[in-house]
Amino acid sequence: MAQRKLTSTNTANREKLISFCGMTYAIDILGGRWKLLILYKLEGRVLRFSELKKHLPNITDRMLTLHLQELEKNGLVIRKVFAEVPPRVEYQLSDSAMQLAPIWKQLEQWGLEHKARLEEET
Amino acid sequence: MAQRKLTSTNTANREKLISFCGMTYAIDILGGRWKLLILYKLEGRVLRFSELKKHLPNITDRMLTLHLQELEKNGLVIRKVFAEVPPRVEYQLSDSAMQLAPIWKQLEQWGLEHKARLEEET
DNA sequence: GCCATTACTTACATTTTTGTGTGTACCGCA
DNA sequence: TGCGGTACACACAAAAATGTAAGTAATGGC
Repeated sequence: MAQRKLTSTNTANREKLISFCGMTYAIDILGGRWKLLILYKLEGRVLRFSELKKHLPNITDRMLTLHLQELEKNGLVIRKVFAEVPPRVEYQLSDSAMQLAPIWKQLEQWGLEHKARLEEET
Repeated sequence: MAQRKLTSTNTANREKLISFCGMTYAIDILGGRWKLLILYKLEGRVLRFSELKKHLPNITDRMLTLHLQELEKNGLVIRKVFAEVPPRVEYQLSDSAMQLAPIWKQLEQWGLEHKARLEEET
């Protein structure tokens, strides 16, 4: 997310894993506390920074900024800046991100079921 | 993963997110550098600790132990201990984890495609 | 008695992620 | 002239994840 020391084993391992398979790569660019949630909220609509922020519970400006930048860098969201004052910036999903939508829906469904199963067992 | 200070905003936010939707819950129990990879390696077979370790590049004993414990706690892997010396412990996927398999396969596929798309654009 | 084996555990160090607080540029409006 | 609004940036602090190195228990074989 922030800067990485290039000498760290930590980073080296991550890099190895990313090239290792598509799944690890996907986890890398979708991981983190907010990324999937941001994508989820952007599904089927265009939102500006402040709107997105309202949709996400307890996120800070900084976190939203950082995650949006990474998502943009990884080709998952499209950022449009309008030359207005006060500034207006709109975010929307890329085609690639839209293709991901059915997968995160299944994941969500699985999550709900799995959670229910666990709670049942007690 | 390790111990958490119960007073932290960080933890509070995570907890809020987990109950927020199935997807965030899923991310929470499947996130981390190695979890999905471990599940992936366990698909369709039973492996003991040392075997699993051989299948995972650069993982340390500690990381494997910690992640396996969390996976077990969250009902994703089943741990079987044999009363032998030297010890033998076998790991396998739970039913719930098996239901997740098609999803991680799609995720892997998407990861590969997305990566290819990005590299194409340059 | 000594060593190898296995699946860990513990203490500690480092790296990475997340949060907090403050500042800024621009303009229109009162 | 001062204020509000927007989408950030920056410096710093805290928390969480990961890595490293060293043990440990029990037992069979030498």
